[in-house]
Amino acid sequence: MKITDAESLVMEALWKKHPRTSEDLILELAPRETWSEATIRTLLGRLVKKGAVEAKGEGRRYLYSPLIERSDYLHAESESLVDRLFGGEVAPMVANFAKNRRLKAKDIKALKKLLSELEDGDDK
Amino acid sequence: MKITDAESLVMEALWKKHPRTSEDLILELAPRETWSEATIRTLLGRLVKKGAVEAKGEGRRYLYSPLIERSDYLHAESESLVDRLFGGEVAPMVANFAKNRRLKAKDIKALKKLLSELEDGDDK
DNA sequence: CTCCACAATCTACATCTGTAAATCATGGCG
DNA sequence: CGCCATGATTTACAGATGTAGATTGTGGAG
Repeated sequence: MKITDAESLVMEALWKKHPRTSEDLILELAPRETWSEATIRTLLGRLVKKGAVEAKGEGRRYLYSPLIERSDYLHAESESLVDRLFGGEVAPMVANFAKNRRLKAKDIKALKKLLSELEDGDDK
Repeated sequence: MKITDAESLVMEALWKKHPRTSEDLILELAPRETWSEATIRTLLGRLVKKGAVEAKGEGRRYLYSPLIERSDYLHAESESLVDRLFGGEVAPMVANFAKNRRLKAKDIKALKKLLSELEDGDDK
């Protein structure tokens, strides 16, 4: 189930807070993304149709909630990138960030911490 | 300049080896991607038009070469992902991989090595 | 010189996306 | 009770994308 760029902005809003009405979503998204109400309603409709969002009837309006976890979405997207571009290897991808100076001292520190936790950690 | 999924497969083939003729590309890509010759020629044409590939005339056939660096492409794609989904922070993205068991001992080792090299390394 | 095989280019077309206007339905106000 | 505001749904439509058939142009075989 593919979530498009525009749709993902709606999902993010729903992950941040839910359930919410379309009106509520519109209040947040319309100005920020310069979208019309109709656009947001269309996106919501498409997301419901593809099973990514649930519309629970509350009177004649609905309350919308995400049906997929943000973490699953992150996982799938990341996975896809690393598979497509880095032969499924995480290290080369991080190396790529490093090469492009996207890793600052702060990041390196955070990563080292993360890695040491992983070592004496949960895994296996 | 946006390179689509289908186009990126042609780019990958060109990054692997270039310059090459369309025939050569077709030999490699048509079976693997189950594409017709025409499809590959269309993709090549679009890539040339958008300046991602150069077609250097050699008689009446061309020799095709990539005009953009694979490393730049990787960089842009990775950047876009981490910006869109992880607030521009690399560490959380790696953590996400970790959480999903995509980091095996091997990866962790590679990453630690990478990080220590970075520390006493080149940077600044 | 002429004709053709083949590369290149053009055209085609269904689907997907982004964006939004038009229409439908109904719960609540008067 | 009937009408309407408002949320939902349908329809619209241009541009992007995946995929490929139709057309063109020309270097080289004969």
